[in-house]
Amino acid sequence: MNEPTGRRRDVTVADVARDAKVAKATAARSLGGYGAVSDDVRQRVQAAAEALGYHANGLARSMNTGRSNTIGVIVGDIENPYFGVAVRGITDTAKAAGYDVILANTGEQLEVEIDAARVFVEKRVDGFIVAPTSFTITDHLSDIVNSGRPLVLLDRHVDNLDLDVVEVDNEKVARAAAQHLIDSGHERVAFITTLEFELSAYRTGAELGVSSVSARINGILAAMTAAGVENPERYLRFDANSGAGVKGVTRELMQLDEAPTAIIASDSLIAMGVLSELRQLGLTVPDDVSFIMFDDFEWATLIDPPLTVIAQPVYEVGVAAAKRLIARIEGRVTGPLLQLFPATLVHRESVARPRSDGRPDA
Amino acid sequence: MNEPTGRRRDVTVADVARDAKVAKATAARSLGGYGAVSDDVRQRVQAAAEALGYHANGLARSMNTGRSNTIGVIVGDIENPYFGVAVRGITDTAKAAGYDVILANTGEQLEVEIDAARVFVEKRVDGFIVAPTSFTITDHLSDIVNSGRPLVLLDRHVDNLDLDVVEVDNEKVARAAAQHLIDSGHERVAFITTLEFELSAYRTGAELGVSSVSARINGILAAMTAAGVENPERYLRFDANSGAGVKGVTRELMQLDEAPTAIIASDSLIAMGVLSELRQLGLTVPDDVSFIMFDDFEWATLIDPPLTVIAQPVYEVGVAAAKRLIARIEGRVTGPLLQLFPATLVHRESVARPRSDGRPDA
DNA sequence: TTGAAAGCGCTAACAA
DNA sequence: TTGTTAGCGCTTTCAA
Repeated sequence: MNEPTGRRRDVTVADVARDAKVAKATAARSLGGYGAVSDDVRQRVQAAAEALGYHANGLARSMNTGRSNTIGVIVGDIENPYFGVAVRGITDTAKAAGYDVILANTGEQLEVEIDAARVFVEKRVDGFIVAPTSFTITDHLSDIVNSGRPLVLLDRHVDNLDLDVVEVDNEKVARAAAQHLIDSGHERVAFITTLEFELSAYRTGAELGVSSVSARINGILAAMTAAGVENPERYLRFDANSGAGVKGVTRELMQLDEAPTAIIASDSLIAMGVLSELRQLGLTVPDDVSFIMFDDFEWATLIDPPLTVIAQPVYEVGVAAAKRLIARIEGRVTGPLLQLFPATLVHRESVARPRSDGRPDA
Repeated sequence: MNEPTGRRRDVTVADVARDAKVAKATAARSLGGYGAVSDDVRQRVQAAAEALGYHANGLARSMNTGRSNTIGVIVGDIENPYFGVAVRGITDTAKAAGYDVILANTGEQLEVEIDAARVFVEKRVDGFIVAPTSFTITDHLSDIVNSGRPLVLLDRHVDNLDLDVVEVDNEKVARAAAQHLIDSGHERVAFITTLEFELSAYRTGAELGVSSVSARINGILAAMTAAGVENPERYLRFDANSGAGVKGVTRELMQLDEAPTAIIASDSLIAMGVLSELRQLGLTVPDDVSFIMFDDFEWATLIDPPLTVIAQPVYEVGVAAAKRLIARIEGRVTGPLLQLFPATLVHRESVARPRSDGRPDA
């Protein structure tokens, strides 16, 4: 069995109507659950539909109603547990409200994101949730808005576009993390991220790159500067592409004459790479380097030492984005809104005083 | 700017045709990239389309062509990095072949899976990749097949349906893992999974539950039985729902009079819960309990001790499933095929001889 | 190469 | 409550 018998012609309302001996519109009303239908007809239609194996054609339906009951979600990388959890929050919420979710994975590549946006517009999704790859290049996002579809930004906002945003207060928590390191005696604090960022932006006061990253950097630099540290940006590292890249960057940093005494990793994937490489280099956390990572997953408590982390309410962010979008689709809200979720610095054991801060080790 | 100006009527081929002063069909041919069009016309159409901000309506197109260029993927839980990676493999491959991916997350709930299948059929996806929740309840999968759409099973096969399957040789590697434990002197080996499984099945020789889990259990029990261990199934634990469930099960197991001396966790999420709870109980790996987990992520090498794991070629499995499906959609293959990928037992340091196996500890 | 017209499967508007 | 008639926006005949 099951040799695909060549896509047989789909059973349509017309077929059902014929067998049930009613007009097409009547069968359609019954099948689609709209309009009024007598019990008698409903049953005959039901029977005929089942006998024929009728399945509604969602495309045709959407074409008429102008709605697809579908939400398009565009994220950087579902392989990153951060997005995995966020997407889970979105799909759970969407499903509960009767929406399906189309997901596109961009690998943090702008062109893929642009493509996905176009495809989703062509598929006539009812709304978008996007974690944009770029802070400044947003024409495709404008296209979405111009197509009349609501768009909610997840985890990152963009320049010049006044949109709903659901994100975490990265700057505040990054500043807190840096402050914690400063309080522990660190002055050379590194930050490693996969994403791009134009360092010149910091100097000019502009924001270039992905906003969540910018915010983190701003928070860290603000704390360092306030503490009187000079040139704190010399320990910033961008573009650390997965795996090998992260390790190379870590090695490079630690081989500096004035190597950092503390590292902040921008996500859990990066953290794993950094920690692996530190171990490879024979360096111990926190004796040789202190360490803080963005995101909190259970393994962070299992490793030695348990990691001091920045816990983000990821699932909740996903839920909030979906709720907001659906409210928008259904016309229940107006005016763009920023929802800023707090993140928490969770103190564990990967931060200690640096070796060489002039105080006795013990 | 960007106050959604109420979904303005979409620009259609008719609009473009009018502005370009050609017939609708001509504009459509140009815009759709089919049929023959003169350069002159192409340019006029192009210009008009851009001026108007034309976006093709994918629904209308699909209705005519009968193809949607979309693959429906239904998985148990994208929050589980296993599926995250597999989905990445699928989307990468699909995109390269010009297909979009619609993802549905079932939370391992059969009803959600059935629903997702129906919705995707209604959306007229060109084909399906499903990691089925149930081994025996497969009517919805039959529906898919009967609708004439190709279906490739991922990670798990099902009863009675002759379909393409891409999975890992779970039984073989599970047997190897159990054998390794046996060789290290273990006789009381526990296995913990989130999924359901009917234990009676083992006795009757039938297979009840998700196939990948069945295979693992069969492998483990086969090895244990061959080694002369009696009643090995008494250490099997199912239905360990995320978080609390896993911890409860772990605690229950370790408080047994004859507690297991080794534990195999069915995935990385479970492993984290088990390890947390073991630590909570003051138990050390591998001194008090040996431990093996399915799946290999970098944190497994970072914790103390580094985990002995079963590494699966997850990304490759996703790629193979997508390739197979696309070949099927495009009619390039016939006859169902089972692709079995090998998994590898990676020896690290979480397995040791049990405390009380009669030999001296050191 | 272009145009006119028909039709994909459904919903919506209007009558009966 | 039911039927008839138009479309939705596109592709696809079939002619010109």
